[in-house]
Amino acid sequence: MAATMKDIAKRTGLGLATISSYFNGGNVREKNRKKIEEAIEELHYEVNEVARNLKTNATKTIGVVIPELNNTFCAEIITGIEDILRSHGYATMICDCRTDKQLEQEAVEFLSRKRVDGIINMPVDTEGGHLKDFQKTGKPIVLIDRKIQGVVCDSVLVDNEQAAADALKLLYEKGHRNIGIIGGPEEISTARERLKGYCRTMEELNLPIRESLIVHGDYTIQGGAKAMETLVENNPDMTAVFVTNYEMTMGAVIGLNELGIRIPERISLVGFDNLPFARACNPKLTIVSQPTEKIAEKTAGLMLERLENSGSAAETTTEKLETSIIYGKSIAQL
Amino acid sequence: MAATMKDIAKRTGLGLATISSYFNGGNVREKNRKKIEEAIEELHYEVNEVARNLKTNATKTIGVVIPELNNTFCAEIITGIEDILRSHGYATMICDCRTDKQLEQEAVEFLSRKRVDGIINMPVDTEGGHLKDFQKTGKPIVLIDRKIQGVVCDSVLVDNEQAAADALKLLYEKGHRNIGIIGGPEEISTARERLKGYCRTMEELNLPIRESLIVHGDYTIQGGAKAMETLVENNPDMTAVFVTNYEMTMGAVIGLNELGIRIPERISLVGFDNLPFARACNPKLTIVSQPTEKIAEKTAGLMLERLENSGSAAETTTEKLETSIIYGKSIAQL
DNA sequence: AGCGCAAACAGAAACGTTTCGGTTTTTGGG
DNA sequence: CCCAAAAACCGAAACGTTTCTGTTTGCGCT
Repeated sequence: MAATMKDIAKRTGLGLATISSYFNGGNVREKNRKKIEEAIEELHYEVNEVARNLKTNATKTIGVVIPELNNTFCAEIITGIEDILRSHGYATMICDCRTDKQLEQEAVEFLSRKRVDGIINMPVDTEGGHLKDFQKTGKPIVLIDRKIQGVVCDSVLVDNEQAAADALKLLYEKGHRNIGIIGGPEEISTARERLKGYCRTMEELNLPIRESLIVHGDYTIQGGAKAMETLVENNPDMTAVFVTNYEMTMGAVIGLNELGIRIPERISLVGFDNLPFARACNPKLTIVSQPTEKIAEKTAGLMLERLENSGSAAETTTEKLETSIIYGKSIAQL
Repeated sequence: MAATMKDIAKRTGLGLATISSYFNGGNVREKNRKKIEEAIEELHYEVNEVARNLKTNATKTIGVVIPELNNTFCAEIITGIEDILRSHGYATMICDCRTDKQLEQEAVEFLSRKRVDGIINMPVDTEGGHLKDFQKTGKPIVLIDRKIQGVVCDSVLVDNEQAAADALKLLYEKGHRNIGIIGGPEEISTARERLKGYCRTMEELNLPIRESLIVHGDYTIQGGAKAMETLVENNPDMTAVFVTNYEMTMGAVIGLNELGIRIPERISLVGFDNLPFARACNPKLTIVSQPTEKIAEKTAGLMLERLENSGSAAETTTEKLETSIIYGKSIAQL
């Protein structure tokens, strides 16, 4: 049905190799170039990338495996990555594994069968077993947000410890001493780092670390609400809370609203991620903001670099990016 | 490097056709089946889908073009679609066109070159010119959220007129008479429908349609905030506002907060989309909710149907789904 | 004009499948 | 046990590129 290079060759009287050379930036005599372009025009020819992929053994497609597309943090990063990769001719196959290790494993296998040229992964399984087979193919992997011990590859991270420290210090400066934290699941490295930042900073500030001020949420809205309720119940003297991801921040706000507790009069709050939400809250939330744009740039950049110089077994790099604080009105001056 | 079917054939002593038949559900004698499976195991063989794609002239990949991945409504739908398609062996290539017609056109061309088997599109360009060339290939197109006159294909829509009517009637029942609306851009059909629903219902309720109560936003947060400020300024007697998409709902809430106007004491609000946000607001927002899950199901379903019976030129179907109202506390009883 | 060299070209093979036409094996009924 | 029909199998050709190995062409010199 559709025209092929053979048709172009026949019509122009040129050889296959010449046509191919034309499409791959080779040198072609001016008059032949014209002939070819005419033929393309008339036959509505379009290179068949599938055939090309077979021959070159590359699909110009990158697989992306994330825990949850329906999550602003992920979505923002993906948008950025997709944009950059596409501008370099790479397509993006996204697999949402719903924060499920089993599904994550299947997603990687699926993409591997589709012969993607590389995989970008915000890992759920911190063991990294799901990547082992793919890595054997020698194709590049770039990890986002969480590093995995066993897997040697580039990663793009955020300085979570510092992020927590920044939040804590801000609350301290405003006079807060009894500061609670809604942390994440212990098996997630980012959650551990944020908690570590909290503990370290409390020590630095000579504040006692009280078990009752630490609650482990599950990174969901409901979990955030419940965690906030627990904190409030067990700590009558608590004046501020640091929440360590977006969903739980939302949950914490919901929880406080439902308990009828005013922000920041009764409880001050420092949230995490999602500027628009923080601005829409009343009062505006003070939050720790992650540089999603930069994460996307670095990630796509590292991937493209690996793809171009696939030969060189360059050292793996680990980027660590800084968070920033966006000031709202959710912290009371004591 | 990697094993091919030829290797399997050699190792088992069988012919190529038999191996192929094994992989495509054909009948193979028990002992041969065993031999093949052993060989696969030992050689770590995996079907090369690229070669298969070339031969079968199908990529088992669907292109998805949306205005903005970083938008809950889109993201929720995409997640659902991706999930269903993947479970049927189809990969999903997502292109975010940033609500730009030019980029949308390029995205479709990009996917077309990648030889996707079909395209799912939440269109930005309501003329549909960007789809013309792709449609000539005879491959299926499914439109979401917005229909296009010139393009004959399946579409999955939402009953926007009814959605607006529901919101209006609810406000009316609570005693509101001076009801403003923050509409969307006039060139977007969903926005027109929602506005039409507003006008029609106002008439039905014998309420005068005042120009000053109608503001056209641009579907962004900033636009929502500005629109709300305009409405408040020009309508001192206005007691309620209906906002017609999620971003502008967020913006409207921000705007009211910044003006120091209490919800619902001074102004009642009916928002649109995104349940979690609505619940996190104080007070909880009453919103019109779109059935994203169902939209995803219908869309993926229609696409799969077309792909299976690609021969039959069945009538195109247009699904129209119902919205629902989620009750919060953002409407005052007058 | 004739020479040599580089640039441009041509043809065939290869990438790893599926499929077509034809051959062998198996099966079961008499 | 034989034979026909059915089931299973085989090898070659094809899908539309890229690339390898040569061959031709064009160009600048003398």
